[in-house]
Amino acid sequence: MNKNTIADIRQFNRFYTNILGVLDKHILDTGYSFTEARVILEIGLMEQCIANNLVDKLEIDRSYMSRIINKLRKDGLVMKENSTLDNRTSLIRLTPEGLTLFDQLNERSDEQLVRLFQGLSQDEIKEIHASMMFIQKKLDSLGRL
Amino acid sequence: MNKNTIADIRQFNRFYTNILGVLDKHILDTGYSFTEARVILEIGLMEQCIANNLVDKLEIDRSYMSRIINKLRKDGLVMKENSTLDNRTSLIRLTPEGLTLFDQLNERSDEQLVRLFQGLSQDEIKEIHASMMFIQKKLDSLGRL
DNA sequence: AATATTAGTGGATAAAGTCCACTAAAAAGG
DNA sequence: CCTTTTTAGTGGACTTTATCCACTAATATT
Repeated sequence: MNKNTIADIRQFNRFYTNILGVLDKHILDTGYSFTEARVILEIGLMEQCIANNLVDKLEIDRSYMSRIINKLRKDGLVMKENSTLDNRTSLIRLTPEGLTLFDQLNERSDEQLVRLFQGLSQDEIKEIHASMMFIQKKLDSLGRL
Repeated sequence: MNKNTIADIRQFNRFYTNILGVLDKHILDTGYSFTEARVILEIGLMEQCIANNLVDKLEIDRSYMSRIINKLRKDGLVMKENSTLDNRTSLIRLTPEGLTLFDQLNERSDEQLVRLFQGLSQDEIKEIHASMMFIQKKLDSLGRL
């Protein structure tokens, strides 16, 4: 791999880290930390899950996850239902309140994204989109995540 | 902006967050935290700077930055030289030891990147590279960072 | 049945980051 | 100039975030 290509890609990574930082910042208005928001988003996305799924997916320490989930439960965003299949686990899902926050988080993420792209033409957006899909397809095909 | 496009791009962002996470993980072998490593990298990149430049660039709290720099100085990675122009500030630069670590961090980042791209053809890499450059150029032109 | 593994939890503690008040120097405004 | 305001940096105290470890109870393995 060419030295310049490597340097360019690393530059892109620094650049995109900043972009992601800007996009994620809005999440903090909710009173929940970035990690907590990720958990809520992931539960919403999975519709239903057990704690360990979240631990694996988000790579968060088990005991820490336990505490986060209990906090969210105390706050009424999440409910735990005893699993009949495995008594060690509980099924976790969003309460209506949790779903509201979930929707809010998504809505704001969308808004934030639209704001970021403001000023670009439809064609430019289309090309950026295509570029992203290409990168993702190629890197995903390596099956490293 | 099209709903599906937004969803795709947000999916890409989640995906790329993971990629960046994988790439960044190696940094932690050095005994320095992610933030500390960012500071070292930034000082190395700037060659010379004052603390406030780092605060602005990396968006880290001033007092926290002060502590990080002092830690790095105690560890012999960084030196502070009184500025003759402004007695409130000191010029910060890497010591030879700091430079060694800086080089090491860069080397490892490069290796990590090469490893990530392993399995792709030259043409594929070239196209990914072009896609990244395109995205960066377009988003950069908006001047939001 | 005995043993090993897995899911989840709490205590203790460490690491990371924030807030505030302060000093000293420099810049701005009269 | 000399007062006022701003800027750079620091340390104390604190909160938040995250990790480590030991433990329980349930399930899986042999």
